[in-house]
Amino acid sequence: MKEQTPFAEEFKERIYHLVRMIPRGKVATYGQLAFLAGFPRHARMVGRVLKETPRSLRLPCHRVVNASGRCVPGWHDQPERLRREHAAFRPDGNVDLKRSLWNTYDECRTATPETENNGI
DNA sequence: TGCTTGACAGAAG
DNA sequence: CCTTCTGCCAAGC
Repeated sequence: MKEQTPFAEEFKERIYHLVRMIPRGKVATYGQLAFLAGFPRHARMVGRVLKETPRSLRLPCHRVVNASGRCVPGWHDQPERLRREHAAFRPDGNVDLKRSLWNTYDECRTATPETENNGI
C-alpha cells in the first residue's frame, strides 16, 4: 500500500468524480477536468492520475483527451471505444471537440433555441 | 536537496 | 499539420 499525500488523495477523488460524470459520446480535456476540480494549472496531474487509475474502478477514462482532441498515444482501444459510443472524429483521427466536447456550461442553463441547429 | 519526467496547454514559427 | 518553446507542478530518483 503506497502512501498518498493529502493533495494526491483529494485531487484523485475529485478527478474520479468528474470523469464519472462525462456523458456517453462526449469527451473532456485534461485542462478542463483540472479546472473543474479547482486546480486549473494541474492538467498534467490529471494525466498522471488517470494513468494510474485501477481498472477495477471501471472509470470511463477513455473519454479524456488532450486539448487538441488527440487520444492517448499507444492506447489503440480508446478511439474504438469512443467510436462505439458515437463520438465525432475528424479526418485527422482526432476527436472533433466542436461536436463532442463535454459542455459543462450549456448543461447549467435551459436549452437555447439558438443553438438547437445541429451541426453539419 | 536538486534535476528530470510527464495520458498537458497554449503560443509562435 | 508539425515542431519548438515556455509555463506548469507533483512524483521519482
